[in-house]
Amino acid sequence: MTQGRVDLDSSVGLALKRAAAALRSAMDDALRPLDLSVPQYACLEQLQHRPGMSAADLARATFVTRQSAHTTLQGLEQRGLLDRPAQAPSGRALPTRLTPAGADLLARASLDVANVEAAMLASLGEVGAQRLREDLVTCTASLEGRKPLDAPPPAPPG
Amino acid sequence: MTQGRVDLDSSVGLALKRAAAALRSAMDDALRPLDLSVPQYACLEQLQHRPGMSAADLARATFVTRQSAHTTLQGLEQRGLLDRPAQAPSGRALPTRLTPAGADLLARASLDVANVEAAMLASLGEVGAQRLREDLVTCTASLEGRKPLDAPPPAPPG
DNA sequence: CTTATGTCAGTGAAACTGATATTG
DNA sequence: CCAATATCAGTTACACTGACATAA
Repeated sequence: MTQGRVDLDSSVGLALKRAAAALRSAMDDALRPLDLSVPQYACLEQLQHRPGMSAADLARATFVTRQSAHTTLQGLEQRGLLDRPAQAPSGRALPTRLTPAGADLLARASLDVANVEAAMLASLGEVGAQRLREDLVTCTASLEGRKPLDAPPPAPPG
Repeated sequence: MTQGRVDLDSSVGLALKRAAAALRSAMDDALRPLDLSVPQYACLEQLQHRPGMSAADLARATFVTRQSAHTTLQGLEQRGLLDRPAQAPSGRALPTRLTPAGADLLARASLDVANVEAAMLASLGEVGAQRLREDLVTCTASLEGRKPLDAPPPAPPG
């Protein structure tokens, strides 16, 4: 059954898919003890990075619909990890912030996730890791260039 | 709202996740006209690579459960893209092969997917692409080294 | 009226676990 | 009995689309 590989293993796409799956799985394992899913962790990370985001902001930042972001926020809010005013200060947007409990949990989660990432990159070295990151960003840009999602025009000079 | 980035964008893990998502989305788009999902395409590709695989073989090759592989195979079989004997020649394993229609559809799908991959890698060049692939394989190995899935230890002392 | 937002409801793809039958 | 396999059934996590109300 264990037959030699022919050319499937030369596919960069397959390697990318497998690496992402392995990372996802390792992150799941690392976050499970904290009872956090990867989407939840990403949500907390974004909120620490940019306190006061609304659900719609979060949706844009994580490339999901605002409905999906809303669902994630609800779960985290019920656990007391983040806080939103009952009344919008302006418009309908509810500025969201981490509670102390949320910040604390995120701190632990960030450490665990950082350890996973460090283990993933251990063999590449600092230089190799940054090169990999740049290559991945380049790939993403190339792929998205073929299929613009909302704001395709060549960027007005700010 | 558009605040400067602090350190989220230096995460290789995030870049990996985004690149994989962009690739997945582009492959979805490329395969949709052929009425193939990415898992279905992966299944056909594996079967061409290794004719005669059973559902359990396929599950191991694509890192999913037997049940998931079975579901995928069912859908492809009903469309006449692959063929399995009604009776197992030995044991219960049903050796699966592509039908001519399946091979034909796969050929077209492979072309489309190759085009997506080529677009993704266009900016990296041949050398850069292979370097990226090697880096990704290294990352995958490092991640899986931490978390063996089924047959990890070289220690079977009864 | 238009746009952005929050929220409720339903849907769908794709994985999962559990259980059962069969074969060696 | 045990191990591997196929297969049926239910479930889950996570995204999606659609629809509606509200506020600027």
